[in-house]
Amino acid sequence: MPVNSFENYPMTWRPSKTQLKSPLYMSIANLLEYDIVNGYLAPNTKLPPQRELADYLDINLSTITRAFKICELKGLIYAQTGKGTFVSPNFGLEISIVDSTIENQNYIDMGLIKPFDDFNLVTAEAIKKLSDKGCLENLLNYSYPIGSPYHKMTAMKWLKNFNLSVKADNVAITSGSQNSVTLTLISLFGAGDKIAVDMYTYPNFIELANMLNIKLIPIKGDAFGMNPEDLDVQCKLNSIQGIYLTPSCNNPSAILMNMQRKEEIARIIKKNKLILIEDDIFSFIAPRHYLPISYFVPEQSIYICSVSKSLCSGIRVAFLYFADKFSANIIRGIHTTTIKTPALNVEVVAELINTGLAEKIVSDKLIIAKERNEIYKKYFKINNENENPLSFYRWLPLDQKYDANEFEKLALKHGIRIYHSNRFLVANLEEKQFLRVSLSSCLDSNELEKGLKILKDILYDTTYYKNNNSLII
Amino acid sequence: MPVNSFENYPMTWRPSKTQLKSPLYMSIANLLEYDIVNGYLAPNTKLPPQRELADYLDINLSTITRAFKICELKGLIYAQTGKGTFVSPNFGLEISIVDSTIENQNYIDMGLIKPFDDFNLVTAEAIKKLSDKGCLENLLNYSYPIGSPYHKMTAMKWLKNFNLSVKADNVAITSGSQNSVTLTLISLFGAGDKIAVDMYTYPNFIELANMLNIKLIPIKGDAFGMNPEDLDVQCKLNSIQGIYLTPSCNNPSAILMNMQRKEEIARIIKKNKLILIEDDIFSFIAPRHYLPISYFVPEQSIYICSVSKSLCSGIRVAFLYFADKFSANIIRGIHTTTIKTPALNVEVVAELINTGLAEKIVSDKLIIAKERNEIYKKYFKINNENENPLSFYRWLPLDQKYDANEFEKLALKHGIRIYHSNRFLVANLEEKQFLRVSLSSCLDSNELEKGLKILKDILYDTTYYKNNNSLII
DNA sequence: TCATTTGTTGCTCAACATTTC
DNA sequence: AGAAATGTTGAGCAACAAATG
Repeated sequence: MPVNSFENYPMTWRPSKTQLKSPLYMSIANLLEYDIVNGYLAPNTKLPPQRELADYLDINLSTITRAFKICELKGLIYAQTGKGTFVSPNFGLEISIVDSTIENQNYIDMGLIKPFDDFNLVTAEAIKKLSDKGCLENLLNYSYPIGSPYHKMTAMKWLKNFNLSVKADNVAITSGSQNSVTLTLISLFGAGDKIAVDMYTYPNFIELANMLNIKLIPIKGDAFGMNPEDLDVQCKLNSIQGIYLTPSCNNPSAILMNMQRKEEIARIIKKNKLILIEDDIFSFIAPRHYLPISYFVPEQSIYICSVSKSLCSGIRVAFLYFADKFSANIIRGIHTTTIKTPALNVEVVAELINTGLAEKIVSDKLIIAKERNEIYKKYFKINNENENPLSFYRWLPLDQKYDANEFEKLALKHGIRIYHSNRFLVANLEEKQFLRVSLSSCLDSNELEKGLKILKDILYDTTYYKNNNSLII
Repeated sequence: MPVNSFENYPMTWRPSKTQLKSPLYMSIANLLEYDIVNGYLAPNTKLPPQRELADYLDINLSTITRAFKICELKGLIYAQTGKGTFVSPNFGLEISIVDSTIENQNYIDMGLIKPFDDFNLVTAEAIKKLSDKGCLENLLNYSYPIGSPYHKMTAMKWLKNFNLSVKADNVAITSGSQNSVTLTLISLFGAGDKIAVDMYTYPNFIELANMLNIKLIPIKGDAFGMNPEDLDVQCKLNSIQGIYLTPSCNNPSAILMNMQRKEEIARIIKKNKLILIEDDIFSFIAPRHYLPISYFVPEQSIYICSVSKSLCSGIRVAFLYFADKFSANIIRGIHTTTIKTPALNVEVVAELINTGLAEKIVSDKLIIAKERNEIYKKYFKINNENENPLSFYRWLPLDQKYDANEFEKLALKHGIRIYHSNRFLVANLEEKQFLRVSLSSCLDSNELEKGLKILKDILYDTTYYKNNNSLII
């Protein structure tokens, strides 16, 4: 029998005792998952303390712990010793950001980060030129699963632009950055492992970690990006195995990490023997002389440089640097996730890079990025001077607390798609709210201007939400 | 103190007590992994009973169980209640079968299954035609991550050839069959889950499962393929969640599962609520009227049809059918592993399929496959009448017991690459040994004939191995 | 500063199931 | 058929660690 009577005791979550089956821990985990997924438990709800639940259900404390652990690794809840256990902030939202609504788009897209798709014409041209050259049949077999000598050479050349000089033995061709991250996590991590990330993190990475039951440890940040002291502290507390960083232009905060901070972070990485996963998809909008973090910890790093944002998104090619000691595992991971990246696609990218077209695309994109940012600054000021001035999106602080879901819906109703910061939260330790405003997915500058105007009205013209009680919280 | 003295007691594995650190279970798992990976414990070695080890180390039985579980999920060992725990049979061999030795190839390849790469000329032609048509830029963006309407339609058309009629809502385009299996396992299974497989299974699947810590349960087979009774028995014992099958031409056993066996297996799948992963990469060499197993259990199936063997290996495209209830998870898995399959590549495949070139490639390949099999039959007879007569490889029973590693080395020394059945073993419950003899990777029929001659000599001319003491075991 | 609240972790225990003889 | 050997599983216990006030 329970020690206390819980009949009139308030509990935010009260699993039905009659529904409990053996095994108990599994049964509890399933009930909790059901209630979160179906919205009976709102994001950020504090769950009862484990001891209280154990007492209420008249079972051992560690049985609750085990049940909670299952849900935590799925990303449904997060727990903090001394504080309690909470429902994850982003579960109500469809976390992954994917373009499934291409048809009948009747809004201005400031949600997705499309990388100025007009430039795909240049890539299309390159394909045509290639196919006129002939010899395509040699690109259509199983040979060179991690990249032909020519393709690796091209990768090395491209990486050198971003100040990473590597040997051919440490380079592989992969199918874009998402595939790179997937194979890295599968190859070098296991379920239950922990990876440090920014408080606000790229949702596709969060979702991948959730699917693989890898626990993300959010690290506090400041104006310069991830805070090295907090990283060090969390490493001591948590036995963290890896760290995921996007230093050239953090997604979503747009912070460009300066060299001093990069070195500090590298020092902590070294000290704690972390595996660094450096996703440098925005390397091309960083200052030319900036060095990647991997430069400082080459022997414990995976560096990923996708061409999706810089050159062409749909071609699905990335270059991956791996430290010597990861070689066997990474090669096995490539083999296991994709067998190989189609050499046809790599050849297209190589054509762009080796003819100089790639440099041209990049410099032209930078000009447009600058223009779009000028437009943005006509409506909002840039919040943090450390943000990348050429970022394809901006990180707009909100003055009031909104219900994330309601806000996005309201914006869509008024013709703009935009993402609230909750989508990027690993755990809700941050009080501040933001919007990520994409500048690169609109058809043109006029549309962007129209969208920004609507956004400003929604934020500052009170008539927009006065009839919406649940919007502001 | 231990209850018994172990000083003079024989134990196949004796972890050093002084090296044990806390946590004990982790420490023990690491020691065991080290000794297996470094060859101190040979494949198939029987480990001491868990109770004995616990007694020896003076710790609790379940601590050993936990340590063993970690290694078992990595595929290093396998355990059987009542019998004992054994080192996995295939760990000494480089399990994944990958073409990394393309340079300086000075042997006849009867190892890999290359799908008659000369036909890549047809695909190359199709690419040229496509690029002349123009409009490629629309294939180079983030749109339609699971496949455009046209590409899905093409997928449905192709699947219909193999008697699977599906709705557009249940089809996705993926990046080849390995990618399909990866995303399926990530989306629908978790670490510790169990999947039933044939006793001899495609090594890439074994390796993937090992990396994801999914446990494979080998099911006994007979001349017709997987045995339904044993499947049912194992399901009852093991709480198995899924099953992986390649019924049109099992890899490596070449068995073509007949319709009766398919229906029996389907019945067991239904009864035990398994998720069926049907990898039908060889559907095009099955009889025209054969139905896939998924036809009988459409509501709990994932059906994968890659074009790598039928049309072109390096283009990396597969079509995937998923049951309604898996829809959200599978779409999320596609997004999480690759974002999307490059539409350029899908367009190439669609061009082949919709112009009729695909049918032509397939029928031409069947003719060559038949020829190659005729040649094979000049040297060896086909062992099992249920094997697919058009298989790209044959499954040759060995009369003697060889050391797998030594045999492959000897063959290579004499100019042929060939794979021993141990590479395909999940657990060594089978006494019989085989060779998988690829017929499709040689340059031409002459080379194949040369290779088969060498193989026959190695097997029956004793001078080939009389000086090799460790070859026969 | 210290006690209280709350989550974490590794190990032990006991009941159970299968295989073998 | 039944006993012994062997692996499996869920739950409980206790020491520990962080956050809070």
